[in-house]
Amino acid sequence: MLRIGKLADYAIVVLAHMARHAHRCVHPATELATETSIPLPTVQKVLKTLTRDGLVVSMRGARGGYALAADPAETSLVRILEAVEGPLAMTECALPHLGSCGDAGHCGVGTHWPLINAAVREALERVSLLELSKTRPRLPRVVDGVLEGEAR
Amino acid sequence: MLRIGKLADYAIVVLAHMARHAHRCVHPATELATETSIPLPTVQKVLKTLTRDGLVVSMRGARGGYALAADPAETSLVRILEAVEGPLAMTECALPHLGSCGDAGHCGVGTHWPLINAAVREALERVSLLELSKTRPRLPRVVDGVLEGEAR
DNA sequence: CCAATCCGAACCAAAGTGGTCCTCTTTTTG
DNA sequence: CAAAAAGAGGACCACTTTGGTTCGGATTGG
Repeated sequence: MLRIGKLADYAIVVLAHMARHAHRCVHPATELATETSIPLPTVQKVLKTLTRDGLVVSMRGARGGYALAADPAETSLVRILEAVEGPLAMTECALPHLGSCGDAGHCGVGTHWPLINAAVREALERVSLLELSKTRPRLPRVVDGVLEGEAR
Repeated sequence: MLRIGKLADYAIVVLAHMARHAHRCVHPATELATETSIPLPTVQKVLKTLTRDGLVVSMRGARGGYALAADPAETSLVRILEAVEGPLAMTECALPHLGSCGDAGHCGVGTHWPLINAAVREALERVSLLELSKTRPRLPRVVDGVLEGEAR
């Protein structure tokens, strides 16, 4: 359980990729698609939502593309996840819907969820995009005697 | 995001209810349904999965029912959640499927997921059923001058 | 003007979830 | 022993969510 969607995963992969190539600042979607082996339309979709949420900035027109909006060290994992999927909330009860749980006080739980959410959020907040981007790919290769850390 | 299913929520409500009435040790599903205001078939379903997972024990036949299998203080939230929904894993990558992420090492993330999972798991492990059961219902009522903490 | 890009929205198929129902077995009780 | 009271297991369906694609614009550089 607590599985996050693939889209969120893609978002992390793409963002990490961009963080690793900060020098080449602007990346067109096509490039990101080929370099991450994620189908282009999907990458486009993810990038659009990331743009709406301010995690990346976009430049339109020829030679346009996407660039990270902030320092990878300042971007937390929870920020990314909340951009793609909704806000962090384990039950509907936990969201500030006011109504929640029907009308009566049957639920009996509920009051503890905010605490649990806070704990989980804190755990996710401690991970930055920088750390995620530094992660070695799962099959590290050595090319020319140098650790190939960028998965081609 | 990270929303858990309603079934898991129901499970918590039911288990908390049972924990609060430990004296009356065996609860038929019908009783639990009326007392938690959850439709009977749903309660039955939840209890069946909880039984399969060993969180409650069942007694069949007339005067049968369900009882908690362990001390509420020893039952962690993550235990409950994993019983109803699958194992705790934020991406398919994180599960011990070996294959994962296709064949290549494109992913680039992945190695950090286990750490993240561990952090989240720890947060959920710190919450016991006992604590959940002690939670006040969200609209506490006073009946006959006594705090009605059992939501009828 | 043309080509390279992003934008927004609509759309669809597949999977997951919530919820119900039916049949069978087990156990108590009269 | 028979009937009633429970749980076990699984089939089933309606609904929502999710992953992924496609199309017709709007923008910008050369």
